[in-house]
Amino acid sequence: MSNSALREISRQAARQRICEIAEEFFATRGYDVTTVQDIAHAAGISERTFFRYFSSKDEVLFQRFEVETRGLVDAIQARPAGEAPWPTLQHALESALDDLDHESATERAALFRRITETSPHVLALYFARVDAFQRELSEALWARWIANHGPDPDTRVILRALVSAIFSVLNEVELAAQALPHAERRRMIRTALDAVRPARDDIGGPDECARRAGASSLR
Amino acid sequence: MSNSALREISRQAARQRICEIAEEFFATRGYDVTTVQDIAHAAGISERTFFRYFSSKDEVLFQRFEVETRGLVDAIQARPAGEAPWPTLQHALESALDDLDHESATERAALFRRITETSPHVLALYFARVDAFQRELSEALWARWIANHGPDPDTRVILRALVSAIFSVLNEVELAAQALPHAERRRMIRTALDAVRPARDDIGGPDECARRAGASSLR
DNA sequence: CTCCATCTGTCAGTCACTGCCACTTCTGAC
DNA sequence: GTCAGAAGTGGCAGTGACTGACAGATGGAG
Repeated sequence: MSNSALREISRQAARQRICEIAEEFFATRGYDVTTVQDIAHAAGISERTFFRYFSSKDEVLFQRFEVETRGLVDAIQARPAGEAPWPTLQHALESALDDLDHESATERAALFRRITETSPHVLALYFARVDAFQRELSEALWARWIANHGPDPDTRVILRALVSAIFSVLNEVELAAQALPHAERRRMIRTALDAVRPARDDIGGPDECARRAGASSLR
Repeated sequence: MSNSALREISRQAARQRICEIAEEFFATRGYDVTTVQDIAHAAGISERTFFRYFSSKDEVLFQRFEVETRGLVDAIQARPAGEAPWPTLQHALESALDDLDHESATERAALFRRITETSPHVLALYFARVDAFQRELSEALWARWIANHGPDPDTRVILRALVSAIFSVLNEVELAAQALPHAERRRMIRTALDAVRPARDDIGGPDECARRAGASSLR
């Protein structure tokens, strides 16, 4: 075990501890009124040292609310090679959606929403992260497309738009239907995704006109 | 002429002047290194007074790069009542797209892009504005939908996703095809929009399966 | 002229964040 | 064990965005 690896572990542990302390402050007092000094003092470190672990106060916040990019990208790459982009995304999303519902993620999401409502710049940073996340996904989809059809810039744009549409659906349902039961939210998501699905077979999946009579394959 | 109206005019003139001075600084020296003090001093006012005209340095920047919400919303409302959301958006976009190409907006967009590349928080704020803008558009579309079909929450989500997809296309083409001629960019936009168009007749417009053989109606 | 509202500058202060320096600690080489 | 060097930490001063409080200027209404 190299000692640089050991250092890295203890560094991560320290970050984790600082995060937990910070989240406690954010939840009880609010994000804006919590100063870096508060967090540092509670963690028993100096303000200067805090900034050696996190480049900004925002980073502490987003550390706890990071979107799990890796998992979804892996799920996309694990799909069969010939599959069209839309069903690929749809299947890759299934497990992610389950996690989103069941975990204690709901409570944490509520805190995050409260914060974004009172401090717009946090919301703005969130949008930036979502964009980067979506870009990564669409690049993964495009890589698959290239393997099958060659590098077609037009399709790249189309894929980016699809990813954008899908996450717009998820986000909108999340916002508009907070109070509704999970089953109803799932139904809304299913309905909306089905309506947004592109007509072209090579992107939206096979059997386009026949599909309109049947049900979605999501869940 | 009431004197409060007069005051408002002179206030707007002052804002305008400050903006121009600020943009000059941003263009020549850069956004981050330009301090509020620089701008205020060049404008012949105190730093404190600057903050009475603009709530932040960011606001000065965005004053000059504001997305023109009103025009597009009006264009949407001007479309015939029975029209499906997709063609409505498509037609409303046409004039806006022309403005985007022809005007000296290109040069200003380049400056803005330069700024967003070096200061990520400006990019983040931009995303937040784009989201608000898209939300406004989709609300306008939904209002039209309600008038024809009644308030259907599912469709609201779908419309939000459509708007998101369309602007994703515009943005992606803008970014990926900066060097390409306008005609080519238009072609990419047309192709991508056509591929993203939803299959359902009541949203995507009439004659879905037949349309796939013909050309798009955009331009 | 005077009263009033509004506009403005000054000043002090908060907070996020950075650079610099000194001190400790921990590690590896000998 | 010792010593040189690397890495972690705190203190401190400083910058820049932004705010609140106060006081003087301005400019029309009575």
